[in-house]
Amino acid sequence: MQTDPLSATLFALADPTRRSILARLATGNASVKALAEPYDMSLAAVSKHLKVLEGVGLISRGREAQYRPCKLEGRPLQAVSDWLEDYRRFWDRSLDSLAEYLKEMHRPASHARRTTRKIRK
Amino acid sequence: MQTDPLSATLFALADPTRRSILARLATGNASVKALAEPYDMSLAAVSKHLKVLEGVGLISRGREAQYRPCKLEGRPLQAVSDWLEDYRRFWDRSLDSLAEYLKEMHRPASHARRTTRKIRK
DNA sequence: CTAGTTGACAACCTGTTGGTTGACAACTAG
DNA sequence: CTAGTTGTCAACCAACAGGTTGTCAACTAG
Repeated sequence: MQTDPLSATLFALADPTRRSILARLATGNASVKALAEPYDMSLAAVSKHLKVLEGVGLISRGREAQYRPCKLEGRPLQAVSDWLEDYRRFWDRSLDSLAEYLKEMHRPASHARRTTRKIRK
Repeated sequence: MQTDPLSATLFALADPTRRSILARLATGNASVKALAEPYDMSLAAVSKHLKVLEGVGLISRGREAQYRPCKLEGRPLQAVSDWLEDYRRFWDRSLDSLAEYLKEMHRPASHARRTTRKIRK
């Protein structure tokens, strides 16, 4: 496993099963058994995936009787989002021109664009 | 290597050397030799990393004499950004609690805040 | 032509992933 | 207490990632 948190987070997200688990958890907490149900895979395999996700802080776990409910923790995703921000100009049409880019760069706050919502339409 | 493009892109990004290469290319195109220079690693190893990046479309390559200049292509990053967007509410302070999120949803239309981004589907 | 530079490719090696199975711990329900 | 449910852990395995070295091709420069 990678040592730096961003690499570890991206690695955890690179597996479609793990992303699918996160998508499920986005709709609410769930037990390991419930999470494993959709997959053609042993419970132990899902348990390993959850361990990876927990290791990078993408989920946290509680205790309830014999259940270990999983909860989505989005904070590591913010680091990914922040990293991506620096490359937005390489695909975002609305930041296409150099002029606009430079205008952006001269804003006082370094994270001025962090809350820039998606310009979709 | 994963089959779906998003997994492959995230996988490519999970390696710190490859992200470092992208950072370098964000400042301008470069030859393989130039890209390899900062690393304590053979040219062949860097060439492999570039192949991974090219495979997911994060870079493109040209021909100039005996050089194969690399160019950053940001478009695959947009897919990552789009995927992340669905999870923003799990870390963004302005969309902190689900309760607040739902409260947002129940406001009369006339009070709908402009910051209600990305509630699609 | 010859020599040097750039870069890809194949073979190889080692550590890691992602899956398996089996044993077992913790807790609940009869 | 006993049986069932939930989940972890360790051992094992095949496939792959990321590095190496050596060979070779393409092109430039003397």
